Amino acid sequence: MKVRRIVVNKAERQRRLVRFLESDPFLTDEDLSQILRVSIQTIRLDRFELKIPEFKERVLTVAKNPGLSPRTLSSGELVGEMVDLEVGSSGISILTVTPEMALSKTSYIRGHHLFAQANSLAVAAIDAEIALTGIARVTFKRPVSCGEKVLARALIKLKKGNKYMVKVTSYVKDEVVFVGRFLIFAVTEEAIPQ
Amino acid sequence: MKVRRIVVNKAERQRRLVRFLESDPFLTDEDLSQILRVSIQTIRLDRFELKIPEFKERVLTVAKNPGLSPRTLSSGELVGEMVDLEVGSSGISILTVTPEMALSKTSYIRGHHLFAQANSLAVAAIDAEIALTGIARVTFKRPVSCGEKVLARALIKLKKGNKYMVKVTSYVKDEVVFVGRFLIFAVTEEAIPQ
DNA sequence: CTGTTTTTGGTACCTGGTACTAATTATATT
DNA sequence: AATATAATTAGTACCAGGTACCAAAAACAG
Repeated sequence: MKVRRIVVNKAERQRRLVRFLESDPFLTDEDLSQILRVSIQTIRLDRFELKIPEFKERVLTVAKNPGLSPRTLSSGELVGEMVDLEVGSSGISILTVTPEMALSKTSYIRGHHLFAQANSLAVAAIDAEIALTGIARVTFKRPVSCGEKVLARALIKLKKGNKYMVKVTSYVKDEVVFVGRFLIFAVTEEAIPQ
Repeated sequence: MKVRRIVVNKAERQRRLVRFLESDPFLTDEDLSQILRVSIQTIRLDRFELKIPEFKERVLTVAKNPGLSPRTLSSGELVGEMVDLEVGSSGISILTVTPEMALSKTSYIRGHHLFAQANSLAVAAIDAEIALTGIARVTFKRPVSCGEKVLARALIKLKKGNKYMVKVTSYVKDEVVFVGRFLIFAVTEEAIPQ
């Protein structure tokens, strides 16, 4: 039997799954199914094949072995939690909406949190020491409420010299809540004053 | 009203409950109900009165504690300080740039802080209980550094039903650093689910 | 014996799973 | 093109450890 293309995809997906969980053990099967764009059943099959324990177990392990926790690529620079980053091409981050992000009169969060997540992800995806946003065009498709998890995907659409066009789409479950197009400039270290 | 015997028991039980959870946060309500010889409902009542979160939350807190919650954006309703507001027509706010808004490699602040100031000002300028941003088109004219004061001016350009077009221009001294156009929707209280 | 507090019981619902079966889709081989 | 096989998805029943709510029972004070 020859190696099938789908098998390659499966192995690659499983490698990615392991990477994601190593960098962030707090991802649920649902998060992973959204990140990897497969059904939740597939994630469970993968986890089973890879002998990766369930969410509760992972959290317990981290909680009971404080020294072990590798913690996320939470660079502090980023709004949200980076779960994947292929510098120069794409990135994914997850933002868990907390009550203090919301407007007092509703449970809806203020738009600039979604913007911040998308903008910082877009900037992080650029392969440059320093990147600054020049122009952005964003659309808030529907309000986001407390407790929801926002998954943002960034994709570099175009690179021209030091200019990048990055498109970010943010989802809650499978619903698009935000779309943004960012024109970002890479800045060389020498160009910075002082 | 005199102190009842049962009240004493209750207070004592709650003190013991706290002690047990302090020494072992991984006790479930069922464990506690067996330790303290009361029903599980009583334990839940006690936890509620003592504002002690549930098992899952406790485990998550312990697991995530190593260096978390870096606080990204101000938690107030408005980003920046409102210095003038004519509801329904215009507004001005001032944002003093602090070092934690900056990228580590430069003194430049990340664009989403300017966006947040402009967006929250635009929303505040609308004469409505609740307003949500629909579309925004923003331009970052030049980077802003630590220590600078950003003055944002919002002007309602157009009102059509519940839709508003607000233009925000932000300055450092007399220099324009940011321009944004926001399409904002006023929402009536009844339209919000729950 | 009555009124109030405290405790208990029960239901419906939630998340993040396990365990299992069956159907569907994709791909490879004949 | 038909078929075998791998991979994926869908669906069900069940579990722990809860939340939220309501009603009933028990404990106790006056």
